[in-house]
Amino acid sequence: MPSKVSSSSKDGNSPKISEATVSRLPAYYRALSQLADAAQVRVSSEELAALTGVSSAMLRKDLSHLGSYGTRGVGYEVEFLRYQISREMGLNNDWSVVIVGVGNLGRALAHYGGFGSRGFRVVALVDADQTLIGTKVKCGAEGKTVELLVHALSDLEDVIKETNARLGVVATPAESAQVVSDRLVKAGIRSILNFAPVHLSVPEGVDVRKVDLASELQILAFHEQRKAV
Amino acid sequence: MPSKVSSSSKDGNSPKISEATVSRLPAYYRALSQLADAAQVRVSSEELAALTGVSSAMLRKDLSHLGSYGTRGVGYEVEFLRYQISREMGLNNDWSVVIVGVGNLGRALAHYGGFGSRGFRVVALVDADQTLIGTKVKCGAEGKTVELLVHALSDLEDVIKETNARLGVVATPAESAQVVSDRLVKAGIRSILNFAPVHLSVPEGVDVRKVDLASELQILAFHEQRKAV
DNA sequence: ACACATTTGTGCAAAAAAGCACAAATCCTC
DNA sequence: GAGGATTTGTGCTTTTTTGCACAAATGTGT
Repeated sequence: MPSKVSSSSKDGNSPKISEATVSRLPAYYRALSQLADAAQVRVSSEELAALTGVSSAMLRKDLSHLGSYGTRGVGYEVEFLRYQISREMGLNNDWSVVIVGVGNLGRALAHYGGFGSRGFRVVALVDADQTLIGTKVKCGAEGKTVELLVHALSDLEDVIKETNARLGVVATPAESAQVVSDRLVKAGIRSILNFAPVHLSVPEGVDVRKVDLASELQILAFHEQRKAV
Repeated sequence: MPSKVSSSSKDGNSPKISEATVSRLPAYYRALSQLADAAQVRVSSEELAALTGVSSAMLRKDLSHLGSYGTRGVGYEVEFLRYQISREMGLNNDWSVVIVGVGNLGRALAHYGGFGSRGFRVVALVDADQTLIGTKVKCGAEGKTVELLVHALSDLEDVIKETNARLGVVATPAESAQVVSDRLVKAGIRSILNFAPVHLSVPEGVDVRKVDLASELQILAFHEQRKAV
């Protein structure tokens, strides 16, 4: 059994952070970034919890899984905690992202500031549409925009190899999503963000996260309907 | 205590479908729609589960909360089950959606086919940007596109009243999201889909669902980092 | 140096979700 | 019409997640 003392920078085994906790870390990270921008030095679990919409007890337990980075009676140091979370989540390395599907959504994603900043960089755009291939699309939010060439879907493997992309975004129509996914996986991508409204089946070891706009609306509608009793 | 027999069309109290189940119903609904389009008449829990990426046991338990709509030894009738889910989720009524923030994302959402179809209709676009107000934006996917005028943010309340919108989509920058949310709530909106990377605090009785692109990538990055041990 | 006010970290309890396994119900074949 | 092959619906178990409450640790003031 490994010692429990503050897991040093390169702990051999994973201390097993629960999935629920992982899903909340980004929110903590963002709130801490905001506080840092506002030059706030310290923050209590209560305050940070309020900013992120969780209970303070849950926040403390989540953070305790990363290590004991707070000071009792005082709170957490904003910059220090932010750094610890970013390190834990691997936001220090920067991650290369390939977006497949340069329709309205794909383009919006390419422009999206949250992608460009904080560790993520869109390095390649791919589409099957002949009329799009070869055109240039602006990537990144204002500040550091880059123009990227849209590559042919048939070059997907080469593009991934050349750009060293490790994260794949599927923003294609539902019909082509599975095929694209298969090719991403074959090209070595093991983490996929899927915006197409279908379930992607992938081999073990590959992670898929799904963002489904229509589903979210449907869930809202369900609850909305219940309210109107 | 209410009888447990098949909750009839207008059951007085909610049979309490768990949140986890609700979040999966849209996936079932979509898979069933696909099957229906392919003219498939029946489907087993095993098959539908495979299409949606859940276990067959979980699927059956989820569906059992809606009622006993399958036939043992046979399976489920595609059209019938699809209808039951759509009824349960209120997809028969059509829901009017107002989108606040007509940037890249807002426009992509307006175009998005999944919104226009199946019960949802974008009825209003609102933005604070003077250069956008008064311009027209195409809404809906190919087939039935509509041009919508972009209204001024200051007219938000009127627009909501006139269009009878019940669902609000926040696609503004983080800075303005909370203000917009407050105004949506004040105008009577009680279901909000939030794409801005901040937590919205809303009074009780208002539902907010958050879609956060950067968070999703960060979660993927976390797991990706762990793989590379 | 000592009591006191804070605020974290965490053991334990409760609730929610997921998984298992099988009885009950249906269809099909002979 | 009886037996066998399916497939649903569900009771029970296990796991995960959340919530509570308080001891432990720190800072403060006198």
